[in-house]
Amino acid sequence: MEPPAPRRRVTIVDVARHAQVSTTAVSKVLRNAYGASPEMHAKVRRAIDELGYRPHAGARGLRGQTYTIGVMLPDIRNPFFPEILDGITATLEGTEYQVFLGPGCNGEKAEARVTEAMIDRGMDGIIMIAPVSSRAHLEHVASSVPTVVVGRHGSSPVYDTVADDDIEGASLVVGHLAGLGHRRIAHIEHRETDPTRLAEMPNARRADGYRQAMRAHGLAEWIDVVSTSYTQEGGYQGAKELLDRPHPPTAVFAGADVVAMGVLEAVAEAGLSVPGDVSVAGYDNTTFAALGPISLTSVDQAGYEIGRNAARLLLDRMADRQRPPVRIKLSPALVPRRTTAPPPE
Amino acid sequence: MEPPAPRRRVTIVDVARHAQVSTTAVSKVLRNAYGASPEMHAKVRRAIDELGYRPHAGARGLRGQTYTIGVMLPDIRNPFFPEILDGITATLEGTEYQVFLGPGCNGEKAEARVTEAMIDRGMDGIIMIAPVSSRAHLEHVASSVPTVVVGRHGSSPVYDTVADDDIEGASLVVGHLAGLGHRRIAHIEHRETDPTRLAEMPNARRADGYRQAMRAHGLAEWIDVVSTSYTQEGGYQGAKELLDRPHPPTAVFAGADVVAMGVLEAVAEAGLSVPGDVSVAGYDNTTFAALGPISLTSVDQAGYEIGRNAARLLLDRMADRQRPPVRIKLSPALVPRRTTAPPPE
DNA sequence: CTGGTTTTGGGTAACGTTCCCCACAAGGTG
DNA sequence: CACCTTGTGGGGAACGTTACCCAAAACCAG
Repeated sequence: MEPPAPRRRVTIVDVARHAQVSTTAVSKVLRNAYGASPEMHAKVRRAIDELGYRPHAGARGLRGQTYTIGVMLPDIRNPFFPEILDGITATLEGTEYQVFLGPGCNGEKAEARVTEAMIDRGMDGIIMIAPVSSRAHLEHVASSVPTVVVGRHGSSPVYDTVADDDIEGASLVVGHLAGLGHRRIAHIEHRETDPTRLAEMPNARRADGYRQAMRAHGLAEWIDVVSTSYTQEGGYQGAKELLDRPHPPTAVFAGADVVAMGVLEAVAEAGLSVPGDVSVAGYDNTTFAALGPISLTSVDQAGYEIGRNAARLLLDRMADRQRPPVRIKLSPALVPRRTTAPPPE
Repeated sequence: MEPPAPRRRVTIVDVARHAQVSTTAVSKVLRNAYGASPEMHAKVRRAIDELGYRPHAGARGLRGQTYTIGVMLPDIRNPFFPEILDGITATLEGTEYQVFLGPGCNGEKAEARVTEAMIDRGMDGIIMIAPVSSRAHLEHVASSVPTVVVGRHGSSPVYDTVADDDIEGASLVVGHLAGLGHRRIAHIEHRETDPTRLAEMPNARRADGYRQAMRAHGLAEWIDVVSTSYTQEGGYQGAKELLDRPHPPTAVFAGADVVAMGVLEAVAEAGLSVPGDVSVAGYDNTTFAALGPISLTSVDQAGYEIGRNAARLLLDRMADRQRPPVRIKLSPALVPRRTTAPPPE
């Protein structure tokens, strides 16, 4: 290996010279643009291969596109996101676009930083996954680059959205538990105060869906919601609070799988068994819900489909920025496992 | 919101005009370059704020840097990587660099695609996490942009490396199990045939470490290695094979936590208990190893430290591309939990 | 064969920065 | 007071690509 590595990159000019044509011609071939004959195509492609030329994305961005798509994800740890990413990358596989992930790190400030960085780098499109940012910021981003928002329920005239129907998901869980004979079904939600988020964030919708479904099953009097956070610790605290009640619930619907993990811990600590004494259900059908020793009943969000649709919408919008915004809502499915069973007695 | 959003981006020229100075001056302030007085700084900064100017990274890249660092990660699902990423982002937090993640999707071709894409976009530095690519490709990347390779043991004159001592990790596990009184300690490894990878990949080193440690504890005659893959399925198959032996092992050291999950499943299926009949240990100390119902004994790789060091090395190398390559090796730590105990009788 | 349309190829000016110089002024030295 | 430094500011040419236009050639109908 040559330590200094000072050799200049092959440019479009080198290709043009080598193929004995103009740079314009090469550019046309690269972009499959109108005005290049089949012979021209062949000649240029050969030169490109011979020289090992690769277009410089930064330079392209100065005039045209960068062929780069940014995906903002708020939390790399969330085991639900990889599914979405697979759907996105699979859809973009055949295209010339390259995906890069921007770590949002769960905060409005961090999210703003990555999205701005994406815009600064001239990315052609942005997919934001479950953003916590304000509506205003989402619209700011969307007004400077084609944007698709995933996992937020509010719609906007400037961006497309793809989301799972959380109301329906919550209803599936409540229906499943009620069907097993449970009446005292409690819910642990992620505390939310901001009014927009109360309307748009999935966690808020799940809590709403829980309440609606309880009423629909004639269980309105047993509605019992504890507000903590979507973390293992939050689940642990929430479950402790519930188990301390004079009449503790026989089933707990945790708003997310991590929360359910905390619940399992608290239940075991109280000397109770799952599902013998308490049934537990989660949400997201993450990888560890499927693990043998855990085997958690959960709700599957069809992450792959979400990703596929998001990528599809983004490609469409990049092709036509004026078209009216589209909202796609997908249906979740219940995955019953061994943490739910009929109540005791 | 304005649907067409045709407003032009604020450029350095706008800032220069607004501050009544030259574009060169603005550029100097932006880069903290020599030749700008404190007053100049103040004047320009004010203009930048007033206009809300943000430099266009693509354009910067044409002449200087893009202030972008690419992190290639082969598998977003691996719950060990977020730790490393946290270390990287924390270190880069204060700098002007922005991190973007490129999904490698576990394959030489996919890895080559992302790394090329990073180079095409003029990224200033690349961190490759546990790459499966050939040594030649790693050196190709490193020779065109400052590179740090994480989790590969071979060293090269063109890139820096950060890795955990897998030999030591394996030795910790064997020592722990032998200390509990086990003799029949088996190991499940990831099958590897390529000679370079046999020498460089962490999985191969763990198997080596296992053999060395067994010999060191005078247990050479009990060495028993099954080759499958680092997946849950691989662990399941490997464990089935081990349990079918005339004298099945009393302890299984799985090369990764996911593998251990498969082992737990197979053990339960065989009607045996953990750790009563069989002790199980994993590697990586992933999030689910810590989950209450699983509580898997594992080896912690200090992922955060790995990330911090990788980012630090990259910054140093970007500052001086000629400096001799550095190799950092970190020490893992054993985390005993409830899946390991003394053998039966 | 004429006058038009279509196809094909290229010249050139951007795009938004930074880098390499040069010019000038202010201060220090003999 | 001539002569160097040193500090400060700017002019202009890159960087690699694409968009916009125009010219020449080829085709076609009347």
